[in-house]
Amino acid sequence: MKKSDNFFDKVYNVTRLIPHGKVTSYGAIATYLGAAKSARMVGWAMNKAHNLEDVPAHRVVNRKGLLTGKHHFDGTNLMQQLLESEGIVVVDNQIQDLETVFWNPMEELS
DNA sequence: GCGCTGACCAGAT
DNA sequence: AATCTGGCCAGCG
Repeated sequence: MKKSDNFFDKVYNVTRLIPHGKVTSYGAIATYLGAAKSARMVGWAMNKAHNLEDVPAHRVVNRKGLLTGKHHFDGTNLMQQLLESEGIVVVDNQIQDLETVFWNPMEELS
């Protein structure tokens, strides 16, 4: 049994459940986990998560739909390309029609 | 073992 | 309106 993977494990779990062609925000995941103020934790978890192939961190963006974490990916615009590859329109690191592609875990997984 | 940092968010100044 | 700080928690020096 791990001691602190509880929070992270949930983050990975939810992130893996993000449907193809959809995105969510750190705050949404944090809120779903019951730690709305710990959105930073989600991003931090992503830092490790991006090392895991099971966790599509590129589908997780900030509240504004901005690809804040793209700087952490291998390439410069790899994250944007991945999102565009899934049908998500991204311009200048900013997701277009965010409300259309936004996937709310607490509503979908509730 | 203490302190800083970190892919955020929202309120306050 | 823009900038800053506070908050949450865990990993790393």
